[in-house]
Amino acid sequence: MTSRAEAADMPDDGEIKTPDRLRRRASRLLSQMTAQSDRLTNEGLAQADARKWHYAALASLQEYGPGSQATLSRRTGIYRSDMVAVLNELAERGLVERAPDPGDRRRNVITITAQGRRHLHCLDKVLDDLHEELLAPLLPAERDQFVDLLTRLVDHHTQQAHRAP
Amino acid sequence: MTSRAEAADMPDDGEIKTPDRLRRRASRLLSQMTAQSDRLTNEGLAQADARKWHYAALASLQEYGPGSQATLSRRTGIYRSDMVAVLNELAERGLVERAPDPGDRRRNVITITAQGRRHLHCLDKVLDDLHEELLAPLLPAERDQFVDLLTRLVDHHTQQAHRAP
DNA sequence: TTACATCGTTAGCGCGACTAACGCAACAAG
DNA sequence: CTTGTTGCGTTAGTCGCGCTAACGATGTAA
Repeated sequence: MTSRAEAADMPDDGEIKTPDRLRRRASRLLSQMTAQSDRLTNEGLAQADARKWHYAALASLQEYGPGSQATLSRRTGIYRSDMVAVLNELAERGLVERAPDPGDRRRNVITITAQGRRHLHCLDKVLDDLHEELLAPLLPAERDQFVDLLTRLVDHHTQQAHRAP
Repeated sequence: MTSRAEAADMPDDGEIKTPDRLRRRASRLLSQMTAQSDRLTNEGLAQADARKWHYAALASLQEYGPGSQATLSRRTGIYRSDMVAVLNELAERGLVERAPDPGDRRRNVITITAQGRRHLHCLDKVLDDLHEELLAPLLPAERDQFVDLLTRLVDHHTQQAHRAP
């Protein structure tokens, strides 16, 4: 019989007693934080007529150079099947060029255009602001460490996943 | 004033300003990490015939006592509309009891059963293991700090969100 | 009474992660 | 040359989560 809090009528959260295994679970915290992060990101990118995937594709093109759709897919983590639509949208806007690879007729070679680079630069600014807003409550040193810890976690788990198949 | 690269027209960046900005963005890292976390969590909970929402509902019931569906909804962050199905599934399994509130005929009072408490205890063990697996690459001190930083971030943003409407 | 707020419930949208399956092209082995 | 395997682009569809809209029934306040 847990007879501590009756709360039969109006519990109405005012002060929480911190028994807290709901609030300190990494999985839950990550979900909540990512929900917020995604919301902000989508909001910001929507004002630039873009989505997260657009940014990932463009950035990977600029950093690692042109490549086939499958290559882009591996670089960004976007699935091959979803890449199609992303590149359609980017090509429609003239941010990217899709040309058949003469050396391998199965492939398309995707290249970022000048307009694409301009757009990417704009998106970068948006995301920089968002990054700051996201980590606002942390001190500069803490932000770095947070990013560092997260990077190590992600690296570890993606390595792990890549070793499985 | 950021006087590094002006980039009024052509944002050159050969190797001056091109770290992996794809890999160090908090939003992207969070997405990837949460994807992995969610995958593991769902996998683990599936083996106990449960989902994340089931755990959240049960844990909140045990920690804060019985309450109406709307109360549970506010405590867990699960939407009222989704709570229905969650409680249906929990009630089907006999983990929870749903009874009309005699004091307010709009409400249902949700109570966790003995079996529900047992099940919750089991889920807790599963999630503890997962928590450890998730943070495996970090040292104990780092894990604490990671959770701490995350908690502060989440708190800040949920406060922010609660002040908006 | 009128007006508004809250509750449980149903239905549906959008998005991100993921699978299945197709047809085509490349390539290596027999 | 055929045959099997592998990789490619594409289409379609699944599933879960977060979220909105609307309903009828009930409670509360003007």
